[in-house]
Amino acid sequence: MPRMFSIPMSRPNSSSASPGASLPKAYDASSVEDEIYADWEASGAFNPDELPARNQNGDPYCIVMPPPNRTGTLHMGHAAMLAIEDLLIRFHRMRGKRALWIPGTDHAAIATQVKVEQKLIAEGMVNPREELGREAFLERVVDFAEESRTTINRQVRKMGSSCDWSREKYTLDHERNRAVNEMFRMMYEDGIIERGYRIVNWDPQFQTTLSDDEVEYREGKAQFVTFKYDEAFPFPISTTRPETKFGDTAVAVHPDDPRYKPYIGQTFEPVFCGKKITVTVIADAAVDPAFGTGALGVTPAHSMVDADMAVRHGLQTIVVIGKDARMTAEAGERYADLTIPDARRKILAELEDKGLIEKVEEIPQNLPVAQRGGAPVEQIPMEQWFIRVNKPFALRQDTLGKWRKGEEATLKELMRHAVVSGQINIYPDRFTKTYFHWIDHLRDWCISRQIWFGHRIPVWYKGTEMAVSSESPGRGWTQDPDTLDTWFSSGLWTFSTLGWPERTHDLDAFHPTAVLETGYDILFFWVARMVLMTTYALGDVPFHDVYLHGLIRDEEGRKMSKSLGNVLDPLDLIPKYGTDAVRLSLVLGTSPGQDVNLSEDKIKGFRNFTNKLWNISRFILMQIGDPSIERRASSVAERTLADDWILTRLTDVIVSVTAKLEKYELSSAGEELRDFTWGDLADWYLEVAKIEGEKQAVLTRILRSILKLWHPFMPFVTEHVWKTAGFDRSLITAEWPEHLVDPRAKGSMERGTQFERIRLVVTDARRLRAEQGIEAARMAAFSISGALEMLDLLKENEAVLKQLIRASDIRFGQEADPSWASTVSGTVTIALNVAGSIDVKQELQKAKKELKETEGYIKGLERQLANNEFISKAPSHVVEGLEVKRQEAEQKRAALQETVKRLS
RNA sequence: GGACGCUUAGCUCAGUUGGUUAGAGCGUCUCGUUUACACCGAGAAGGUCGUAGGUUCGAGUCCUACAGCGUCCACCA
Repeated sequence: MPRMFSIPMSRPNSSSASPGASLPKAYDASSVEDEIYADWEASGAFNPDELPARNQNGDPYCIVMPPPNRTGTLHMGHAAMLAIEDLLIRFHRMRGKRALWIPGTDHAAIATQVKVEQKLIAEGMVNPREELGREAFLERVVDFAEESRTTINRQVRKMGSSCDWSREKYTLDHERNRAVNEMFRMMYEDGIIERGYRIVNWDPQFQTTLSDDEVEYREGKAQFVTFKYDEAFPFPISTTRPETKFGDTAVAVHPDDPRYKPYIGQTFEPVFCGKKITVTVIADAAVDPAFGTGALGVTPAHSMVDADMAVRHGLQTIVVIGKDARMTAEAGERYADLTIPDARRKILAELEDKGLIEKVEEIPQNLPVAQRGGAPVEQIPMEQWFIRVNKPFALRQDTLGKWRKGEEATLKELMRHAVVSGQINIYPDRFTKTYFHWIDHLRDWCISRQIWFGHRIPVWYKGTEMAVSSESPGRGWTQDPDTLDTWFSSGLWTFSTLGWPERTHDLDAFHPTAVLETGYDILFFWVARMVLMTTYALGDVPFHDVYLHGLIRDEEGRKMSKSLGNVLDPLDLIPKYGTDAVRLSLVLGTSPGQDVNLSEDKIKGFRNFTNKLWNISRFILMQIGDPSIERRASSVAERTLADDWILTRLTDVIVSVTAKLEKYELSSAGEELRDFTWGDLADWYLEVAKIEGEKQAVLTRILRSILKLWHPFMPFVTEHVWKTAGFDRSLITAEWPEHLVDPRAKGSMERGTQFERIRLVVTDARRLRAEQGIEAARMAAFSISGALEMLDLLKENEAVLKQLIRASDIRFGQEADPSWASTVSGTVTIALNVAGSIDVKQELQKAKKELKETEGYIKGLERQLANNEFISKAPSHVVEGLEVKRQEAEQKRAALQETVKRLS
């Protein structure tokens, strides 16, 4: 056989016996993972400044880790995030990029404060904030956050994350605080941060404002009451919130509604439950005449919709619900201080008594509740800080290649353009639409919070004076007591972690970052806000790609929750199945933006694969580790058909997997690798290798390549094998095998195809055996007849063929004995000696049936090939492909006809 | 109310620009311990691709309508 090209030999380090021989049969992940991680970390591979020269000269590649909240521990969603980001980082590091993955944690303001409060209450305090005071309380929160950080970082390490710990950041550390203050100052100076008295979402439970995104809607039922303010009022109105009616300053009707036309413009002063109110009847097109009575009481203080109407019609605003979710003095003496439910009950009773209620219906309603805590959210006007998204401001620098420094734009325009222009690509693409939709509906962002844990608003007051500064401007100044929405500091994350507002080396090198990988559930909260902050402050995008993974659910697709008891914890699973298996289960069989149904069985399956790879490696190491074999192989460097086949396949897999990883087709890449490793390599090539022997050169090459290809997916087992084998350096910084893709040696591919044909014969022969009940242990006699070319090929590879089909003897070119069982395989007929136990009738029936199917198939192909429209319109390769299929089918038909003739 | 997604084998899901007998893993069934692996191997069964139309030489793939499930947004007071 011709020698295609030589393969460099790799020698194991140790000159002693095979490194594979002493390895345990089953891979024990937990006994090696921690040590491997420590070695990586110590080697400097996580730090771009300590990478090999090849990487130092490469292009920068940076991912900033979405900082887990310091609220306790990590969950499967974090595990998925880490698995995917580590995969990307390792892939690009191996490809020679200057790879940097920055770890960090998020103070998570309200979430963390609430967690600590709950903890203190559980420990016996009644009102921890009151009892401890701001400073002492904050100390407790800081302690808790510090503990969380330790736990989280340990878990991040457990996942095998190759992030640069020397660059670890915290959203609330000193440097990040500087960035936050600087950003606040800039935006304030540009007039896009401003203080204003507006309706905000108020969480009465935690006594703080919320952004629109922190309000959820819970489905429920509401009492829809149709009533009159008092006897004298000319017509009834409808509401689900009677207690807010003290704050009504208008009644709105549709301009074209004939029922109310006469009243438009009139002002009434009804006495509503003891409180005189003043309402003017206004016409507004926003009113649906078909809903309720077609007239609604306008409460500008407690409804954003009504507030908009109030602006249009110049209405007065009267606050009747206070921060404590109780009625204010504006509700009149009898109602002031009542809770909302109490007030509502009392009003309904009073209206009922007076006969003012026309009807009460139950209607479905979505109740606004706080995302955290679940308390009903009240809309109350207050003095707060806002980021104005629709206000034009003069840009501080050239921006996004569209605006010049000094030109005006709004934040919304910047956010939109970053994605419209393709400077940011979102995977999967459909979320692009969601993103635009969100931006188009975006309102000013309320950024001040009345909680204690967070970045203090850098604003100081003295009398009526106000100053924006991180430090006190002097004696007599007091700082704004509020803190900033946690997403304000998160929005700066890609560049604050790189040193901004300093113009650092890292910022120059690594920004914009390569990709932002996170769950789709925080597209608005976070991703969009990063785009806002970055385009504003740097005039550039924060990242080029956004990869959104799905939410991790249980095997029935339900959300994981403690109350359902269906929570899978990475920290339980890792000791049980190994980190690599957990990682694979979060990457393979998933698709971006699509929720992942995870089960322990799925992880078990990947644990099995980890073990399979381990044993493949063990087998190969045993082969290549034997010095005597190596000597023989050096002198006989010829390649068999199987060698050409597996090397061709390997080349294809390298090219394809690389392309897929570049396109973020992570799952597909992994599945292709698995099929190659388990299917082609283990089930076929290694079996052939056992028969043909003397393969250490090819085996070494394959092992090195698949370890590299698998490394980003399953870093631990691959690194462990790599080191056990004594291969050079460490796998984490090894070169990605793309350099192995040499120009395909001519003939190599055809020889690979020839092996495929042998493989088909083997499969068909095995099926024949199984159908006839000839168990594998029994050697059996075969005869193979048919196309000469194929017979020659099979004859040349008789030894392999015999082993694979467990044949005691194969007679070539002889027509099948009528007493033997037979099957048609491509262009040959395989017959098997079943020692006379053949059921001729049944065999004949089977052959006839198959013949009929084949004839039907051919007929279909012929019809298609006779179709002029098909011939003229279909591309030639499709037509040619069909032609080939027809020829093959015709050969099969001939063989089947032969069989039928023989049997009848 | 609006938008988006999903609907393919018993289960979980792939299926790239439409190309001709529809794939994987798990599960099921049969056989098997041949020293890499029983966390394994060999083989098998199993699908009118949600429904109805349409475009096309050709549709799981494109278009329209409908149905079921899910998610996000809006918030008719």
